[in-house]
Amino acid sequence: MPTIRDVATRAGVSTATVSATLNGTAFVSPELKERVIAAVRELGYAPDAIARSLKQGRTHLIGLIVGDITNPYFTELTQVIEATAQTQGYSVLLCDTNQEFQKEREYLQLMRTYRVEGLILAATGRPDDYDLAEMHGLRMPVVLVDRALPLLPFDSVMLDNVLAATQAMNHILAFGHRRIGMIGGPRHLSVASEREEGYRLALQQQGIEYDGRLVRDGNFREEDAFTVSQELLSRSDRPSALFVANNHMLIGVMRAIADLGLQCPRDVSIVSIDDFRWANAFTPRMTTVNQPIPEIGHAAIRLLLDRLARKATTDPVHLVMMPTLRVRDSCKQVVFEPAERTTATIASMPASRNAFDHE
Amino acid sequence: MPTIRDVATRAGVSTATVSATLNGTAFVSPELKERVIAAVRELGYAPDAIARSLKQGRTHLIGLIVGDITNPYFTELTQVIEATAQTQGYSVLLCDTNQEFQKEREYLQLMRTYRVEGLILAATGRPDDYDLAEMHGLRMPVVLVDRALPLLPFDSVMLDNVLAATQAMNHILAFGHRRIGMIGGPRHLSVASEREEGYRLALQQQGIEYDGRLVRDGNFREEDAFTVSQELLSRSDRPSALFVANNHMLIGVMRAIADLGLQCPRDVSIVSIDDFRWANAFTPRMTTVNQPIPEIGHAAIRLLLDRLARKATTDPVHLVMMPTLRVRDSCKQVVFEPAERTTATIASMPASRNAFDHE
DNA sequence: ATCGTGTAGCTAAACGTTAAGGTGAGAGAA
DNA sequence: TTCTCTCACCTTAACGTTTAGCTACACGAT
Repeated sequence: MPTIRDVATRAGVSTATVSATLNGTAFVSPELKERVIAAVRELGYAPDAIARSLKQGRTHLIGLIVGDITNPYFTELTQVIEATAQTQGYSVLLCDTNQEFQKEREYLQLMRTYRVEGLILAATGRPDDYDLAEMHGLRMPVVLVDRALPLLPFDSVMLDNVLAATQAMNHILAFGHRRIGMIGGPRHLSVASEREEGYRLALQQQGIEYDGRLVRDGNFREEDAFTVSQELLSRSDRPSALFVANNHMLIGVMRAIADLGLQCPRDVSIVSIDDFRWANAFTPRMTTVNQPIPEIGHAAIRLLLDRLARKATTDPVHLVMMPTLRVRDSCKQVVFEPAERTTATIASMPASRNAFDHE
Repeated sequence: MPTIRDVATRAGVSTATVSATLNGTAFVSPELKERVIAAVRELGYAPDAIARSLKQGRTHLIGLIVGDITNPYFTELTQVIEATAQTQGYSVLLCDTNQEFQKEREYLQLMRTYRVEGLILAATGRPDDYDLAEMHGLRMPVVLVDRALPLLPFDSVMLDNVLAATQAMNHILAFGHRRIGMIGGPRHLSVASEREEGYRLALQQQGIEYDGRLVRDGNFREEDAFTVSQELLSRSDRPSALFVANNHMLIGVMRAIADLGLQCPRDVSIVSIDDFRWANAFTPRMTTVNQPIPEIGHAAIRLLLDRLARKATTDPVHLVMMPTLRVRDSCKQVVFEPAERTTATIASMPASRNAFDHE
């Protein structure tokens, strides 16, 4: 590997001159400049970011820790974060914790070791897993995405999960459903508990009593959701509609429906949170609540870079993004239950929501 | 940030002793060891990988360049590569080229600058885009995944695409279909051309004449596939089955089918390459050809680490992985065409293929 | 001629590690 | 006692950059 020294000797100049011409940090006469460029090309020299980082104390690296990159939400988030970071001159070091908190801790340590300048974290632990001192020991700005950690003084950007759930529920309710099941996630995750809160709230606003037997923990996972929804749907008094709290669980639910010989939306209406490419190709096309992933990603990067720029430690800012319902075909009018109010409510929902499809 | 010096002075030892106890590279008396550990804890010291890399000339970083991390194939590949690399003590620097060759070039340069030790590359350019000298200038081992670049002397691991396509086609043919359309990818990509070759081969073996009007370029993209398949399926003499060459295009195809008021498999049978989580939750459950992604990822890492270990430049090795057909419900017996041979052929296919589902 | 001034390019120190080699104290043998 | 050997620990020189500060040359003013 040629070094800057090699370039310097070949061009007959000092290393300082090479550095100056390469970085444009000082005036260099056209003649020398040319010689340097030539030497660089001839030797195939490429600067060593490691050495530069050591000297400058900046790595131009940001860390991204997600729980499961296989989840389209995180996949798309990763994509926009990587792309945006790159336009700002940062590269990203990606870690997938496989939803294991222990791994997350190791990765946090790793990020520190690699002198990542800042961190975007989708935390997988429960809130009390995190030790303030330990997190502070990272000595770098952190922005939380998707999952809140209220005890930690970090910036955050996440969906208005309560609203997302009520949007979904209101849509179902508008079709006259009264017995509505929920397939939720692990309650220690803010996303999960907030979505359940939205479920309760929507029910309550319609004066429908909350029935704990109708809400099951699908653990945000396909297999658990499969088991749990199969059980829920094979009861004689099965719910006429299901609110599914994330995309992976939707797969399990749809499989369970097929396995039981049921059909959606004929036998059970479905609305889930998290839109994803395939939702629109299903039969029926799935009605979902979409998260503005590009905005979330941009915001996360912007918050991080802001902290990086002005070192001052201002109070953490919490961004809450708006969900949008994407009405498709997985919900239909309930038949065997009274449905008084429904037509009016349906009419009040703008049809243009569909415009978000096929983007 | 505390440095090793700070730890040394606080523990009353030299930096060498700190380094030795932290890395276990030399014997240190229990007493000093303890003092060092204490000092590290008290100061919250974490080693600086940058400085270490500079000194040792090793970064423990590997680069991964993919065209579109949003594609489940790459997503899953990324996941296993990241996980496997981590177990071998490597972290991964992820870059998404958004299928733009220009970006890929920039990223290659970036990888070199960051002194990544090796590179796993899913190339997006056409074969003649790559300059041997330029690629050699990277001065690091490269292993190609998914897409071949025959002119470059790099290790590679990819699917037997011809076989994958013939598996898909044989399945369709076994159901008696004779007019079979293909939605393919950009022909300059090896994956795409090989899959088309498999399509031709299967047809030929059944003595069916190749009809160019039945094969369309969906560019491996949802939207293009939508357009192209919509057109293909709205002809009066539309094919009774479609072979779809990748997962993203399947979405477009399914949307087109729904848009035209058709049904799968009643009106058109479908088999696609690339299995993915959702395939199994569709109505109908989609029959696909699966790639052994974990094996591909492991092999790629192993090849890379092998090269890293023994510096000797042996001849490139090319690994070809076996696809497996996952028979589900998106294909049915053709009704309006003669179908002599079919029953026998169906019987010859092991039913146990289904065992791969729900893994 | 002398001095001052500006500036292109150079010299060398520093960033935080690691590791080769050196030092010196203690133990055992003569 | 003295020599030798061992070995725990230290000193110090790198690794490839950047950059502060220096040098020396040229030019204009006096």
